[in-house]
Amino acid sequence: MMFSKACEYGIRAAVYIALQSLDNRRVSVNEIAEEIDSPVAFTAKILQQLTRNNIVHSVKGPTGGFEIDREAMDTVKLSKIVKAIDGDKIYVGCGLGLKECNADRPCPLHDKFVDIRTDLRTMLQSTSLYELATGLEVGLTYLKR
Amino acid sequence: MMFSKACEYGIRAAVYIALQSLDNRRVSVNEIAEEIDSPVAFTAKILQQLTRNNIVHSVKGPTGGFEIDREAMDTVKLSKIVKAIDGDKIYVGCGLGLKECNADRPCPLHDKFVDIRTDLRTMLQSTSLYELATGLEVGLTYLKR
DNA sequence: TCAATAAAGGACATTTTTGTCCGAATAATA
DNA sequence: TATTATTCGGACAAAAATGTCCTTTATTGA
Repeated sequence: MMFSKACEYGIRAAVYIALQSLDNRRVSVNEIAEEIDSPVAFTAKILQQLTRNNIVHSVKGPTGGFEIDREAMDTVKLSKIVKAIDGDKIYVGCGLGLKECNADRPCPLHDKFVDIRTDLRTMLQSTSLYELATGLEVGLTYLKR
Repeated sequence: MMFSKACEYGIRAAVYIALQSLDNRRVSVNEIAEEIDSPVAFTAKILQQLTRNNIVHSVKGPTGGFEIDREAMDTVKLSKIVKAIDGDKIYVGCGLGLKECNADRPCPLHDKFVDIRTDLRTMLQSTSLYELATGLEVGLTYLKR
């Protein structure tokens, strides 16, 4: 609706990893894909991106898997994940697809989009993985279905 | 960023047609594509959808083309165009791609999305083609570049 | 040291979106 | 009536997004 599939999986995966890391559990791609109901191999690709961008931490070999340290859960905001996967088109692009569209030379929808986009950006920049993971932990929210 | 390319072109085309219809000018696909800077043949396809959905009116043959009558400019809101081309996923879908996601069983981002989505829907449902066309007419907004 | 387990990475496959091309249908006008 | 300009519709093509498979690399623990 707003993010690519890859980004949706990425966010769900990161939140699940955060949740498990709160219990000091490292999780494998297989477990993640199972728990967030996503295609395994594709999810693995996305996790690679998250790892390269230092959003999650990965460990190879037996007992390996993905984890997020407690500090990163606070500092990593959704905006970082979205940017790593979908780039900054959500923030930058014109709603009607014009290459140049700004207050000086706005498309017909420019002003109407400004507020919505600002709200979206603010939300993404202020929402941490920790916040999302704890909602899950308490059973208030879900990652499947 | 938010709409498909097809939808972006569709909105731009509709606004341009509305603008020209204010001058009682019927416009061809070629002129439209030229003026909104979009691929001609693809734009033609999208115009077919708009026609089938009674968003614009088309006339075949010489002197033919597309037009929107003055009344429709007021009654046709952006929401109708978006729905005709992109369906209702903007309104309905879950931000994280869950099949089932609602107040009872929300995804971790559900509440945070509610407001943004409501604002978006309200904006689309209240913005008419007339409003957008007149902004263009006065030279306040642009459809190209 | 060796077997097993997990992520990393590259090549490939499928699906969806975006985009093109061309013939048919329609209507104006000379 | 013939010509011409236009939309309509179907088939096709290209590009991007989504998704799979398999080999390599790292690491653990027996």
